Amino acid sequence: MITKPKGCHDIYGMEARKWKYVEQVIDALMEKYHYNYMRTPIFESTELFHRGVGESTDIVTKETYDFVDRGERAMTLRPEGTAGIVRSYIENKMYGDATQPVKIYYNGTMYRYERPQSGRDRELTQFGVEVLGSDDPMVDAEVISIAVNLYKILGLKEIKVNINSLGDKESRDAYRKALIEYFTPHIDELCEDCKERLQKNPLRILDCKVDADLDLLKNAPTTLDYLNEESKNRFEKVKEYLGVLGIEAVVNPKIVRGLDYYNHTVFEVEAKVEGFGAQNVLGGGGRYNSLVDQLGGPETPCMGFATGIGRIVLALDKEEVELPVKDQVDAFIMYVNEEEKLHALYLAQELRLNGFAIETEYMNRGLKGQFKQADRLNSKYLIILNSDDLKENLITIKNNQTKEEEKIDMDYLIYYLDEHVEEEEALHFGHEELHECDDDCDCDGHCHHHEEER
RNA sequence: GCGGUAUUGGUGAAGUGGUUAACACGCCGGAUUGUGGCUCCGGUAUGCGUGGGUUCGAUCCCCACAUUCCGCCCCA
Repeated sequence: MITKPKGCHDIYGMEARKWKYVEQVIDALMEKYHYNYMRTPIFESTELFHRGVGESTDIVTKETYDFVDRGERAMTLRPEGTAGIVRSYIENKMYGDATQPVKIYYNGTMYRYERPQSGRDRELTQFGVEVLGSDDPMVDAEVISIAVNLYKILGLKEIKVNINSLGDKESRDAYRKALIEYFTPHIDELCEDCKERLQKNPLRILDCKVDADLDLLKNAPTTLDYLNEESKNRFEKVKEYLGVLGIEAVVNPKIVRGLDYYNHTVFEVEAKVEGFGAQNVLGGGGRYNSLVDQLGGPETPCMGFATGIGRIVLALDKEEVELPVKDQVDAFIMYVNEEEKLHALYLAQELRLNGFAIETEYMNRGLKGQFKQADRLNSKYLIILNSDDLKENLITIKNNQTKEEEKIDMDYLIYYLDEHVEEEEALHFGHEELHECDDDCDCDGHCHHHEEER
């Protein structure tokens, strides 16, 4: 038997419906924030990721899906969304667009050559946003709020927002230097991995699992200690704006993100869910003001974030959130003989094209079996065809909940269903879902979060 | 890249180096000759992940590989 590639998954059935629902919410939400949907290639030149990510981490050397195509070009399946977007931004000269900043969102599969574990696959689907061209701290707050609002709208309760500031390049370099100076005299107290990190990526020592309890780590200098005045003020603004949006963000100096191109605001949203495993970060992002020019474009301040759809669905499952996804049909058309089957075939098309979800029999089951099948498919109505009745243009329609049935004229069927089948509610999200108001709070967009601000 | 874990039907699973691999659910059919969801009866595995090996003989023992789940490194 041919099996699926390691770390990949087939998503089908109810799980697929949940994915689709999450993605529908994303599309609707992005419509409101007015971010533009963008699709970029699933593979790019290997060089794009090398230059974008930098050579300092393991990512480039051992965790991408690289291949050489038939034209002997070095290609890489995209491991994340930002690089492709930025490449396109530069290539299409979007920095010249009249409507600045450029606000983009994407949703697609990413590929990482890693050993699979809980919440981490080789193929994953990520939704992300990028705002290119504005350095306003309001953008930082808005991007973070998109993440938070998405999780809230979907129904996640236990989420925690961690933010930090790495400062500008000057602050960042100063901090890195300070960390190395701080740890070097104590190198023998660190674990083997951290000894290596000290030179390669000292910020990572801060969230080492082995050394986490060491006083040495707890007392280590934080990024915040090394922010220059300008960076500090900027960070204060971001926090102020988040407050206005009613978002509780915990300043966590351990949030450093892995890549060099981040500066200023970085954030992660965690799911505080029981049994979520080691990969409990739902999504994260930050500001990357140096990436565009690093990839050959003009200096452009940018802010973005990305989140894994699979992890969201997993978190929703763990929290036992009931999603409005149901697998049901409006009517099941039953028949037994060939003559009735012809009517069933035609009628099914007629009703479907008039907007009803219709199932019918394809397995040559007996009438009894068809009843069972209709139940399994959660059919609201049963349409039972009978040769004798058909001669008089009559059909039997039975409500599968009340069990009431009646014979009606075939020509009346569409009107009958129109009257009896309820419309699906359109996707919407009111602000009551975004704010945690009391039951008797009749706030009109000004609930206690806002009150406290004033 | 490193370490641990598991792999029996559509599903949940029991089991043994030796004729026909429990049991349950599901599914199909019948009792009920075109109106069901209860009940009763009957049927339902390309044979135990793949490939080698040990053995007179392996689903059960050994090896390799694949995949699963979990952890480390890394985390975009």
